[in-house]
Amino acid sequence: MSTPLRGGQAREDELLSATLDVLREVGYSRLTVDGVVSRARASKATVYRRWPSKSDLIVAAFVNATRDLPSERDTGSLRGDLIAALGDILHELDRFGDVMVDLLGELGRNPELASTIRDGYIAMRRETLTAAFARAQDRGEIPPDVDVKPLWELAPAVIFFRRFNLGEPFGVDDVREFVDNVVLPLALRPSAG
Amino acid sequence: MSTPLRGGQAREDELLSATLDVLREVGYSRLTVDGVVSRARASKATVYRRWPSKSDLIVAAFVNATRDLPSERDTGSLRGDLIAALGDILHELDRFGDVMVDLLGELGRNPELASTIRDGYIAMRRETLTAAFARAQDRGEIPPDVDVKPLWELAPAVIFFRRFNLGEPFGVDDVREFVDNVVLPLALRPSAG
Amino acid sequence: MSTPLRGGQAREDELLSATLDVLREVGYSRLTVDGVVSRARASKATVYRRWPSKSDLIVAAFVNATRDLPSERDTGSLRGDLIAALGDILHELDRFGDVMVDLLGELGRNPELASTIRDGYIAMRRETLTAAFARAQDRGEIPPDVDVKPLWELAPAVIFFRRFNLGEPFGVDDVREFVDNVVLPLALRPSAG
Amino acid sequence: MSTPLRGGQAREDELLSATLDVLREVGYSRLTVDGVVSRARASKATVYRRWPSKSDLIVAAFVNATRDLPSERDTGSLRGDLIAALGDILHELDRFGDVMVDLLGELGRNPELASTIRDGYIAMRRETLTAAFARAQDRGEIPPDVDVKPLWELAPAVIFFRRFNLGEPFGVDDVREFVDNVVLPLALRPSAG
DNA sequence: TCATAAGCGAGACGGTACGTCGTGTCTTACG
DNA sequence: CGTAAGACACGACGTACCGTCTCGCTTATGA
Repeated sequence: MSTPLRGGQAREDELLSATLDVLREVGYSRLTVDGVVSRARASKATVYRRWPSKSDLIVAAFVNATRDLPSERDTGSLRGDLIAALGDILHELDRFGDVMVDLLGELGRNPELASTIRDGYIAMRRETLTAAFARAQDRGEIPPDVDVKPLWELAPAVIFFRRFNLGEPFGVDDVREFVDNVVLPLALRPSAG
Repeated sequence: MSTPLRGGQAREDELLSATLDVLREVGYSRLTVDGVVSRARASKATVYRRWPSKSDLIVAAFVNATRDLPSERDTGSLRGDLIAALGDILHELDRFGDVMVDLLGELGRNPELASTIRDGYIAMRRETLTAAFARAQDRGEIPPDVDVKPLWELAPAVIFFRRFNLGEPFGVDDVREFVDNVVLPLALRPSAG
Repeated sequence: MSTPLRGGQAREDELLSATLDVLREVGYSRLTVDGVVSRARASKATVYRRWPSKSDLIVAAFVNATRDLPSERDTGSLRGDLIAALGDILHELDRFGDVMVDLLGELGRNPELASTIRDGYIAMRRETLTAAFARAQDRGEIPPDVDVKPLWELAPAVIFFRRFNLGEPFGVDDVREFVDNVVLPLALRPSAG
Repeated sequence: MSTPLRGGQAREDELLSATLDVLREVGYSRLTVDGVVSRARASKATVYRRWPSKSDLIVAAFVNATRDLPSERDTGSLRGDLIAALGDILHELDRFGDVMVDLLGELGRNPELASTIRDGYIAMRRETLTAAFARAQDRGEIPPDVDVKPLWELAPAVIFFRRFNLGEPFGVDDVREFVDNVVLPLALRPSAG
């Protein structure tokens, strides 16, 4: 496979892709810029011209990889929407979970990085989920007096917690069960609070 | 098992305490072994004799600090127990949250570390919370047909998610609100699933 | 053989010169690589990239310093040549004697180092002295049947012995006396052995 | 072989003997006190109670080993005395040469050590040789107007120089040749200076 | 017969230097 | 001009050694 476009955007993608590869192979803490550079047959200057630090590079690789993910799923029912959106999240955690959890520690120390991640990937996922709740309320599926705002984060929080804090698998069946036993009962109950 | 380190145990505590101090002052990534060593007026050999690497040292400091935390709170009501236990967690996150979230990334790559953390701190917190639910069910506060097993993780997961993924504060008021609007309704609802 | 270290050659000289400075200031055993590095405003990697160990660095500094020393002295007489050459040696011992005597112990354990020193500095000094004897014999100053081969080492051996084994000073006057009373009588005596 | 006398002088000899063993095995620079201690199944305190530093220990080992060496050889002729005494030196260099040459570097930095070595081993050897010249002059073997003072060091200096500076062997035949071609001609020549 | 002390083995300790490795900056030469 | 190659300053890591220290154990006496 030749590389007809070495400069510009194509090179950038190669670099980020190499970064992601290394990231998945050795993990965040054992990734070195030299390792990325040598895998991409690049020069350190080429990397540092684009991203001022190692963590910027890693973030860029993450952002680049999560930029074009499936969003807006309208299946017609809240349950369908939730299961679809949470299934997407599950799939993304399979691919990027280890990177995400490594980045998490950085977020507290690097506000700029935090904004990037939170305004990017996380906001996107929140949007998808809150939109599903909003549509359900518009459709009358959810009582109008139920406060749907805090509901979107329940499933993501538990998925993340189970997977990374507890180290237990959390699959599509678990998603379905959680939606049916926790999220929907809270969304549909007659009187809130 | 004899104790050749009889006087050494005290030194160990000093070292871990110094580690924790430095950890809180400069954060996980900026902590240096030299910094710990100089604060404890110790020698690097003294540290490396006990913990083979910097991350082992940090883990030990974390484990040591979370070993003797308040547990078993019996306030007489599920609501009181939950709020007390979650308040403890909030307080622990204030003190060790940054370390915990940094450690999280390591868990996936270091199974031994994962066991240590999960069988230690996390299991302890789960115990406290599941015991609260069990007592409530024994008392008849919760209907006997409700499956309380998955309930304990809801609040910790959301606390963790809010604080580290979303970067939003989560205080005692939020705990109370979450318990009242999410946990208790799920625990007390007449018919489960 | 290309020279990827083109600018590096100058750096190399700076490093060796700094090494020699430190060597003369604090002595062989108290020299530290960090000391050299900090004096040269260099990095340890810069030193270790070139010389794999501290002793290699010191040897290189010594070899570099003794590479371009005055040689070929032709004063017209054997006595003059000898006094000039031995005076050079005296001067070199003043500058590098401590390093040389420290190196001496290493020579027995490090054959490569031994070759370097012996084929370098020592061979150079032997050349100068044996050439002086050869010229004297060519001029007829020394009887043709005298074996001049073993004569060159007499004065250096005694100078070295006096200075380092006995710890007594050995100056230009002593050189003159030694040449007049020992070397020249042996060289000029009518019948050898 | 049992160790009936563990304390006192016997232990001291064991320690010095272990030191000498290690010294001959790994050389001065690679000798460690821990190595000596572990070979002698001793404790560091036991060593440091007797000798305040590593170099003191090594010097003591050397001094202990060279304490009882053959001295005063009176063969009846200067030639015989010289060859006998120089043969002793050759033998001692075979056994302790590497240690001596390593110590040489220390002498310049450690005046106390220098006195010990110079007033001990070296003075002893000088005594033996100058005594041989004195006896020869008393016997009339050497003309009374010859200054024998500087003659004693010629052979030791050359032996040392050849062996350590040049790295060439110097055996009994070389001693004989040197005595016959250099020392005796200088001692016996009719008019000095 | 016992206790009190002195020497000992074992090895932890503070300190210092070593040699390695990673980051981010910079220079050189090539295309 | 952007790039590959890689030298460079900085600084942390983990190791090794020195000389000091503390701990029990053993032995060798003195009561």
